[in-house]
Amino acid sequence: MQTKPRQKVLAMNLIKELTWRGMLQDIMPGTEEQLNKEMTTAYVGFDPTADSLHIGSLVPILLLVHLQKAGHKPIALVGGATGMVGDPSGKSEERNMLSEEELNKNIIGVRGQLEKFLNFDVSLPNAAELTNNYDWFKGISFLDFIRDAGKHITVNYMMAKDSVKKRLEGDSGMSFTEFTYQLVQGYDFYWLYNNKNCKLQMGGSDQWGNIVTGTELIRRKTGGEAFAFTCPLIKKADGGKFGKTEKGNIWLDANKTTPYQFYQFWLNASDSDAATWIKIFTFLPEVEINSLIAAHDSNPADRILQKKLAEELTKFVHGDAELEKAKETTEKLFSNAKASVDSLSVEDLESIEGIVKTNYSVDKINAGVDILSFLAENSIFESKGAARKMLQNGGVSINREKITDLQMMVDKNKLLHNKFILIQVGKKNNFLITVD
RNA sequence: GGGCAGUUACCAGAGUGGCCAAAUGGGGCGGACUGUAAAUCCGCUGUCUUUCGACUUCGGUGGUUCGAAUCCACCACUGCCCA
Repeated sequence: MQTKPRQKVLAMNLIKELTWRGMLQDIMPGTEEQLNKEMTTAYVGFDPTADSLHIGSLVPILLLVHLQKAGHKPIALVGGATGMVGDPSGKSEERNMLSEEELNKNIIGVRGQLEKFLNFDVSLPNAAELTNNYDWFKGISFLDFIRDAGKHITVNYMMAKDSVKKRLEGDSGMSFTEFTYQLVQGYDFYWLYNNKNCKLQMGGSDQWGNIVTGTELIRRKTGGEAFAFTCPLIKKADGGKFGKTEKGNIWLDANKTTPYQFYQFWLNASDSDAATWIKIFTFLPEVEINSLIAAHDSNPADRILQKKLAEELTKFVHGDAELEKAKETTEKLFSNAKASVDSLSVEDLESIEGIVKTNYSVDKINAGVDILSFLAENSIFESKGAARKMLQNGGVSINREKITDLQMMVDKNKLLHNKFILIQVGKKNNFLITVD
C-alpha cells in the first residue's frame, strides 16, 4: 500500500468513502479499477432551468468535490443545449421554453455557484473545469446528429430503458423529443470522452439509463471504454419530496433562500433523515458521525444531528459569517420563544436576518388599523379573508401574543421600542414590521 | 383512416338536470400535544367579503332548458384497440 503513488491510495478510498456514506447506487464494472489506475476525469451535468441551483443539486456537486479530493479531475457540465430544447417531462402542461436570454442568465448563475464548490486553480493537475454542451451542439445539424450518433444506437436499445418503458406503459405518452433525450446526453459523454479524455460520468440514479447510453455510444463509436456510477436520489423518510417546502425549492442562492431559511430547512430534518443526510451532505469522518448518531440517540430531544447537519451545510454553502447570523436569528426567534418580547432589544430586532421584513406607515399606526387590514396590507396574507381564517384558527401572534380578537386595533401601543412589530404565523413564519 | 374510453379543484378520484363551490382520500396550512420532531386528535383548504352574501370554476366554443359539471353539436387534447 505505502509504495503506491499517492493518488492511487486516495482513489481507492473514493468508492469506499462514497459507499459508507450511502452515496453509491449503481456502479459500472471496472469503475473502481479505472479510478485506481490513474487520475480520471469525470463529469456531472446540471440543468440551467433556473438561475440558481437548489439543494437537489447538492449531491451531484458533492460527488464532484469528493472526486476532486480523491485526486481526480472534475468537470461540471451546464446543459445549455438541453436547456434550450427544454425537458418535456411535464405532462399536460407544455413546458415553456427558455428564451436565449433567460438561458444565458441561468447558465451564468449556475456556473457562478459551481465555482464556489470546486477548485479551479489551473496550477493543479486536477483543476476543475466548467463546460457547456451548447458549445459543441450549436455546430451540429440535425442530420449530422442522426447520422453521427443515431446510427449507432438502435431504437430497440433505447426502448428497453426503464424510463422509456414506464412512459410507454403509462398513460401520459412520450414525445419524440423526450425519447431522444438519452441520445443527446449520451453524445455529451462521447464528446467529453473524445475531447477531454473524460472517462467517467456520475449523477443521480435517475440518470443511469442516459449515462449508460453514453458509455454505449462511446464503445460503439470509438471502441473505447467509459465508466459510470450514480448516487441514490435523496428521499425523506416520510416519502415526501426532498428539498421542497411549502414555499418552494430550497435554493443555494442567498437571494432566493436566505441563509436563515437554509439553516432552518436542515434543522427541521426528521431524526432518521438527519442520520442519513449527515453522511451524505457533510464531510465529517465516519468515526465522528457515528459518535454523533450515538449521542443523538441517547437524547433525541437535543437534536444534535440536525444542528450539526444545519451548521455544516450552511457553512459549506454560505460561509461562516452567514452561518453565525442564521444561528443568532434562530436563537432570537426560537430559543427564547417563551420569554416575553421585552427581552428583545432594539439591536436584537434590527439584527434579525433572513426573515421577512416590511415597512409600515407611522401615520396609519397612530390612527389605528384593524388587525385584518393590517395583516393584509403588509402582505402577510393575501387578503383579509385569508387573514381572518388564520386568526380564527389561532395561528397569528403579534409580539408573541396570540391574537384571537378579530376586531383588534393595531396602534402605537403595539409597537416594540416605538418602531417594531413582530408577527408570527404558525411557529416558524416570522415577520418584522418596521414602522416609520 | 376506423372503433372504444376519457378530460372535474394541488394530486388522485366521486358526481349523469336543481339539495354542487362540487363526496372521499392524499397533500398543504393552522391549532393541541411535543423536541421548531414523529404518531395522534381538531380546524381550514376556489376568490373576495365585518361568518349575511357576492363572484368565478368541472378541456374549449356554441346550443337546449326557468335552471347544466351533468343533455346536444362541433372542436382540441390524451389513452387503448384495429388498419
